[in-house]
Amino acid sequence: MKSSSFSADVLDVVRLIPYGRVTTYGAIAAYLGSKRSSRTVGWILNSTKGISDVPAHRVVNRNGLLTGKKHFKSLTTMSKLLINEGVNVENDLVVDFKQLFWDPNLALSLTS
DNA sequence: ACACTGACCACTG
DNA sequence: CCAGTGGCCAGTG
Repeated sequence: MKSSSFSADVLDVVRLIPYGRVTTYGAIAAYLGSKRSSRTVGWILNSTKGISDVPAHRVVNRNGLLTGKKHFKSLTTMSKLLINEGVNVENDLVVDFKQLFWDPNLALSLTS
């Protein structure tokens, strides 16, 4: 292990995700720019797994599907965390995902 | 330097 | 609807 720094941007955005909200890999990648792609966000979170500072459970794929649940301690950890925050999860899918979706592009930018 | 892999996304058949 | 393929970027052997 060594790498670090590179993920700073991604981790920063993930930490900013409000309680009870979720976002997607693509949204984060889009916010950071074309430098990183959705996949890049994924491998970064892989490095963050185990770090409480980063609510990776709030990051899902573009379908609102908990694709990363398998990387958590348990397959139910991710869904439990979300449900605990008030996010309804059914069949590993975030209910009303579009309503709970938190877009960093809208939240972090936009002066008005 | 090369090949393979991966918490993705989109297109094509 | 499901399977396959390409593109994307970085890590590891």
